Amino acid sequence: MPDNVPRAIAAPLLKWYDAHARDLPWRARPGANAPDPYRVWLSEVMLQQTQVASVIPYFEKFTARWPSFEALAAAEDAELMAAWAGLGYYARARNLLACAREVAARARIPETEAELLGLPGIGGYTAAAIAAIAFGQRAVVVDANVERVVTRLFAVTEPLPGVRPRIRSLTDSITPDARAGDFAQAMMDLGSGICTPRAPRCLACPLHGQCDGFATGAPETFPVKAAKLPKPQRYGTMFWIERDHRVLLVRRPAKGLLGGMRALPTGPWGDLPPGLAGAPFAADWRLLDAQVRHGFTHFNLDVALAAATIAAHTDAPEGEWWPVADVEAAGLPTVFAKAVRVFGRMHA
DNA sequence: AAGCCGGGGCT
DNA sequence: AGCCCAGGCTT
Repeated sequence: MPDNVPRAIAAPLLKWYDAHARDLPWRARPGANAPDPYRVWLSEVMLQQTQVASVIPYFEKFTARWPSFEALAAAEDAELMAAWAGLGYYARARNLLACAREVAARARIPETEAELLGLPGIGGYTAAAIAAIAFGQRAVVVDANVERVVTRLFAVTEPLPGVRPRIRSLTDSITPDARAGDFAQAMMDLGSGICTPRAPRCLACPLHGQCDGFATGAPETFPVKAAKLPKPQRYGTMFWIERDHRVLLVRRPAKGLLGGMRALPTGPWGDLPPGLAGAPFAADWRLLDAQVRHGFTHFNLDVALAAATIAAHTDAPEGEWWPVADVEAAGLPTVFAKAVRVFGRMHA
């Protein structure tokens, strides 16, 4: 079927959504007024490449502590980064704060897709989602769920990412003028609960009678994706430096991997285990008989662990001396939190 | 256009 | 043990 022939998708999908919508904390209650744009924006940024179940506790924590753009704009960088710790993609947290401050300075968040697109951390998907969900505008909202649903509906055989322009055109062809926000969220709920990646539950889907992918008998083969390269293996060492029941934490550079986050000191990471080569200073290091393994987006990391206790008067690199008993409150990214647990077990 | 950027859930 | 995810920014 050519792209310019509309299908009756929106009406049955919205009917299904009215009966089966997920009850999520950033959504307005059924029958209520439009949702709070602050909550829509915050949830959309947290949900970038992050699943709903992971976001919910962070969303509750953030909205309780910072209930508005103004409140968030007044937060300090360090406390916001610590609150974001564990959620990943830390550039989102830096952009979140920059965006809140810009919105607070303008006294309100813009309502058009084009204006939203100019704010930090808001790209094409998020601008469309906020315009549709918070402000009821017709916008073509394409995320990974929509890509999966649409490539199945139309049995799109061309591979991602090259086929994205056509997916957008197909999504445009089924997006209604009214209730565009509900339509977008309905597509996401469908993609999350019915039109799932591995084993879609087609017989529970309100659209299976109109789905070319269902008709092929193998809907799970869509979307077609380009082959992925294997992740390289890299190695590093983390250093636990204790002085007077406190441990040395440093701040990672603002940009790059885990940028702007508190961390344990590390040497450079490379293709071979560096041992103590990158130690921050000479000391009586104890190499622990343990390793920490962690997967990042584009490489896997094996970390060796080294510990030293130094006397109270000893000079050491710049950083924060954090109470060992309270180190879990430092807001460390997960790879460092893993290492801290191992140090705590083997150092005690 | 391609690479960089986390972490956890699911199968 | 992979695959996946309510993507955006930088180069």
